[in-house]
Amino acid sequence: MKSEYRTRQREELLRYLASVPGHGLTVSEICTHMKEQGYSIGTTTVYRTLDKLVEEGEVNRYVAQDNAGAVYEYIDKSNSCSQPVCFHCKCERCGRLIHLKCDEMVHVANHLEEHHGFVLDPVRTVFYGICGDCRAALEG
Amino acid sequence: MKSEYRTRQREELLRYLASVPGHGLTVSEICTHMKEQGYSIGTTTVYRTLDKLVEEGEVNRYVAQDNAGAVYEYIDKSNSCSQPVCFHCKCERCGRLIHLKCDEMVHVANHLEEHHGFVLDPVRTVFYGICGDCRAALEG
DNA sequence: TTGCGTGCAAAGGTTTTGCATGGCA
DNA sequence: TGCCATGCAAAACCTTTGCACGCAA
Repeated sequence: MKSEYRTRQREELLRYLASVPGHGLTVSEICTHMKEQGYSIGTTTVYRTLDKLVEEGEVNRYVAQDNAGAVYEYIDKSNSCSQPVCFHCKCERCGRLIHLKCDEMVHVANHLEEHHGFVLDPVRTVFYGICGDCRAALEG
Repeated sequence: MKSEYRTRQREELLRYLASVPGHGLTVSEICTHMKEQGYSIGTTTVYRTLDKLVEEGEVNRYVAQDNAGAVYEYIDKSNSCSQPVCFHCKCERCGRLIHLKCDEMVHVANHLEEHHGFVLDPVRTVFYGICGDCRAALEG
């Protein structure tokens, strides 16, 4: 069920997501922001448009550990993991999703497979923790 | 808000979870099972008791990628991580949660902190992939 | 004009909260 | 007896679905 029409709602939604790369947004946050900007979009439309964007590979969808619902995040093609293997680190404080291109992931995957017979799925695996900015903020 | 009393509901719930180690259960599944066994427990109580068990470290809580709600899983201490750092590997095929005591995790955590400023939370981080048994079954 | 997109209302789930009752210690 | 635990009902959320209308192509 891919998108075939260009509509105002779709354009505004994609523009907003693209304006905050590396940051996941809930549907509620998106609707609130749109309303404040005077570009109100119905909640149903937001869900349906996001579904399409996920299917088209423009947006990623994650579910937070808490109960706040799913978060959607623009996939920045210029600054993101088009590489076969990369890290996804999720900050538990600010909610930011960090993409790391790093060989360490390859080491981990190799180790898991060779020593434990476990074949890692890098797309679904997310490292949880506290990012550098938040750590600095917390430590004052 | 830790548990202070021993109640029938708490005992039955914990016994059930402990009887299916390595397998996550939704609240709905738990309630259905209890009803079938003649040990009905109110949904509210299941939620509140699970919250306490999570807080006490008896049970882990995960949220699935789909919208089916959270799953709760007993932490098997005899076959699990009493060590400060350990792997949690979740098989995407059989759903088993595998605990690995392994120094590799220490390397990853150190690397993330030193090179990326990210402090890893080993408790909440889960590696997704395919376990050795399932891989053998798939290839067999 | 055609058919997808939109949005309101309503429904379906999961999870939480209020409140009176039950039960452990 | 003093609290905590329980569970019903209701509410709060998030998400999906039905349906009539709007709008891009």
